[in-house]
Amino acid sequence: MTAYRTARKRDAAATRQALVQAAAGLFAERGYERTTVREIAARAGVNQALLFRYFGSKQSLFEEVVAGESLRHLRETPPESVLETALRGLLAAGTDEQGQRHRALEIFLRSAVGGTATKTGALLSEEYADALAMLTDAEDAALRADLVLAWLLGIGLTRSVVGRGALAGADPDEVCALVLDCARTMLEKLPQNGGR
Amino acid sequence: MTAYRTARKRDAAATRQALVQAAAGLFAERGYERTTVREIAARAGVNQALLFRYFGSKQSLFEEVVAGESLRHLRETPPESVLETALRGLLAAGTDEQGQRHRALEIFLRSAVGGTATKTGALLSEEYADALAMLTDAEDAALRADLVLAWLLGIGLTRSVVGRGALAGADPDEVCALVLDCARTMLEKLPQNGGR
DNA sequence: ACCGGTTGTAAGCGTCTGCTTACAAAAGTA
DNA sequence: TACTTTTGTAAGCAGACGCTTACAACCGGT
Repeated sequence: MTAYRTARKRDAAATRQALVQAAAGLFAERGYERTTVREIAARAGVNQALLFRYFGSKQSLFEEVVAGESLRHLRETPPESVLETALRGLLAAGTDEQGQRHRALEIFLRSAVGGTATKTGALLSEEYADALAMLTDAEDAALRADLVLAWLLGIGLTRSVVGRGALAGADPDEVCALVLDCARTMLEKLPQNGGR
Repeated sequence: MTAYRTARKRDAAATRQALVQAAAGLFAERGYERTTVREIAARAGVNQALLFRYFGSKQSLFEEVVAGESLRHLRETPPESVLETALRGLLAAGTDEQGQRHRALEIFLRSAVGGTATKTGALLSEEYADALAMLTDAEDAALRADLVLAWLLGIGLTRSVVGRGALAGADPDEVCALVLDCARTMLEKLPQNGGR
C-alpha cells in the first residue's frame, strides 16, 4: 500500500459521499460505538482526517447517515406497507441480496443500545411508530404501534445478533406470514399478506 | 473518601460476591461494553486489580454473572409463567420496585448487540426459547418461540433505550394484556392473563 | 517470634479511541 | 507566472480502556 498513489482525485463531493456510504454500511453491521472512524475512512478509501473536515465529528456523520439515507426510504413507503417492507429489510440483513433496502432499523438497533446515538435514533423510531399508528383506530393506537415496532426491532436483534436458533435460519416468507397474521390483531387495517 | 481506611476486612468470598453483584447491576444498566472494570470495582468498593485476581478477565466475570444469577432465576420459573414474568421484569427495568427481578433479558439485550458477549448471551436466550417452545404443539414451535422471545427483547429495547413514546410510559398491566393476548395466537397453551 | 501464603493497594504498561495540527499538492484566479 | 483557496496526507495528542506488576498489610501455623 501507499506504493505509487501520488495523489487523490480531489473531489470533495465524491469523498463526502464515499464516507457516508462507508459509514452507513459499517453502522448497520457493527453499530455506532463499535465502528471506528479509522474503519470508516479505510472502507471509503480516504484519509481519516477528512471525516472531521467534512462532518466535524463521528456523531455528526451518524446523524447525516440516519437523516439522509434512512428517513428518506421510510417517507417514500406508504404506511400499510411499512411493516412488511421493514420486516423484509430486517430479514435480509447480512445477505445483501438487495442493493438498497431498509437498513434504517438495522442501524438503529445496532447503535441505539449504546446510548450515544439515542437522540437521533429516537427520532427515527418515532417516524416508524407514527406510520404504524395510522393502521388502527383503537384509542391506544400509539401503544399498539410501539409494540409492533418493538417486535420488529426484537426480530432484527435476534436475527443479526444471536444469529442462532430457529428464527435466524427461517424462511422470510414464513416469518412474514406469522408476524403479519399476529400483528393484525393489534393493527386491524393491516392488509393481507401480498404473498410475493 | 480514602480518609482513614487503613485496611480492608480481608474476606475473599465477600469481595467476590460484591464484584458479581456490582457487575450484574452495571451490565443491566449499561451493557457489557459500556461498563468498565473500574466502574465495577468502584461500585463494589474494591480495588480493580482484584477483579482480575478472582475472575481473570472482564469476560469471565460476565459469564459468571449470566450463568449464576440469570439462569438460576429462569430455571425456577415454570414455562407457562416465563412470558409474563420476563415481560414484567422488563417493564420494571429502571424502576427498582422489586428487589430481585428477572434481570436476565435486560443484561442480555444491553450486552448482546456489542458482539463480544454474544456466546454467553446466546446460551441464555436459547434457554428462554426452549421454555416458550413448550407452550405450543405447532410443528414450527421453535420459530414461534423465537418470535415471541424477540418481541420481549424488542419491548425491553424500546423501553429502556429509546425511553420515549407510548410504550415507555405505558401501564405494565395494559402492555401485558395486549402482548399476552396477541402472543396467544402463536402459543396456544399460554394461560389467560392472571389479572394481578 | 517468625514465616509462607493470602488479600488488598498503587502505579503503570500497551493499545485503541476520537480528534487536531502542520504541511504538501492540486485547482482556481490574476 | 504568482497568489490564494481547496483538497489530501502524515503524525501525533490526550484520554480511556483492559490488564499486569511490585509491593504492603494481614493471617494462621509452628
